[in-house]
Amino acid sequence: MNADGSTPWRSAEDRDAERQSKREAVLTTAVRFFNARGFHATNLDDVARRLKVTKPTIYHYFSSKEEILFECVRRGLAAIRDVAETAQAAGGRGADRLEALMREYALVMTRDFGMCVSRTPDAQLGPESRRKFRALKRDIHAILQGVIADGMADGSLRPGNPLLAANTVAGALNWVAIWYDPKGRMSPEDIADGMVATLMSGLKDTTP
Amino acid sequence: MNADGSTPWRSAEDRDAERQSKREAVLTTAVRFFNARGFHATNLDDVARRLKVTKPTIYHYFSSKEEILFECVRRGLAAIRDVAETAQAAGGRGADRLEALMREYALVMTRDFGMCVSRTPDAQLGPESRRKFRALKRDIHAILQGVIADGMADGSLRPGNPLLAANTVAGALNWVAIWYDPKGRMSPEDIADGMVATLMSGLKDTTP
DNA sequence: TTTTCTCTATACTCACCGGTAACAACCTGT
DNA sequence: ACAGGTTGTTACCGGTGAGTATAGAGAAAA
Repeated sequence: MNADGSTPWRSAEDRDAERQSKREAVLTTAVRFFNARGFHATNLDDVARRLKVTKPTIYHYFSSKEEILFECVRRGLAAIRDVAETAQAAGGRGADRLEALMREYALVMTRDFGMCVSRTPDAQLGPESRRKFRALKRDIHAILQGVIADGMADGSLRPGNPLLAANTVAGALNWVAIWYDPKGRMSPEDIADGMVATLMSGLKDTTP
Repeated sequence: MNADGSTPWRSAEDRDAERQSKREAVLTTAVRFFNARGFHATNLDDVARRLKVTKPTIYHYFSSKEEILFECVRRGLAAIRDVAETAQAAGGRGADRLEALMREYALVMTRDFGMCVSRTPDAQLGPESRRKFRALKRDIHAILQGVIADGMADGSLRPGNPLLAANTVAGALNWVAIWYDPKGRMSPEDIADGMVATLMSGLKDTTP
């Protein structure tokens, strides 16, 4: 028996969990390199060195460099899709759901996997992954556009072109991933709240 | 004498002009590859083949692949800076100057060199070029932020955080370079006008 | 005419990096 | 004890692509 009452032999679950946590470590290390240097400029030897292992070790957990990138963007997109679906399903008028969606979207873009989505051009992936990547982005865009269209229909949003409005919103939010600096003055919440307010109310002053 | 009354021997100016036009051809061909595939995924042999020459020929006009990229982003940034400075110097209240700036900025982002700016991360360039690249972007951002601050001060824009507002605007506009499709339904002018209206007036409906 | 300069091609070097082969150490279950 | 799976290593392969050495053709200058 061990000091803490457990055996020194790890169970199958323990080993499986350890494997998962190592996979995880590869992903979080790699995504930071990708975000800092770009996919092509990142080499797996550097990632491996940072993890204090060698390159072939990484290949025990992923079958290719691209699979690592794809898993990163998949996670980022999953996070965005979650916030989009949650907001879409929430009650209230279109404007309220849009506000919630934008706020949470902005927060995701300040985190590693979210940043990776915005910084990864489709062309960076092979044909198969690119197809999936685009499909996921289309889904999210459809939800965003749908919520905006709902708001325009229920009178809570100014009438207009929902596609263009969605692209404007997506642009402002995705760009957060480019300029956000964790060491900067603005917290993710500051950014999210301020950006939502600006996009909803506009820049122009409307006081009489 | 030639049929058109000129000599078959080209003057020094003609030869110089020809050289410039060849340099130009390299740039416009390269920038399209960069925009379509990304800098690292573009190889100069493909660019050369498209121009019906070979790679060493390109090296008679540019000293490195990076110099080509830098010249592309330099042109894009120059175009943006021009519209920013013109708008800044124009008369009128902050809101009016901001509107003009945003509209012209959006138009630049639908063109090759403008797109290249938004699609090129700093990390893609070497230390020296990166320094210049960032400095130019900072200048433009300062103008944008300044115009917004002016508008907030003169009462034409809603009071708020000029930095955050500038980032929101820049994000929406820069993102145009990612999704704009020349073969799509929306013309650059449609996009520019619609986006300016959305950003200025906001998404929320404010009719009583 | 001869020399020189500009432009272009052929044919190459060389470094980098994604990916693999082979093997060793170590658990774990039989 | 032993077989088999997992995890890691060292040492390597092979493709790719930036950049270059060299030479030749043609125009321009001397």
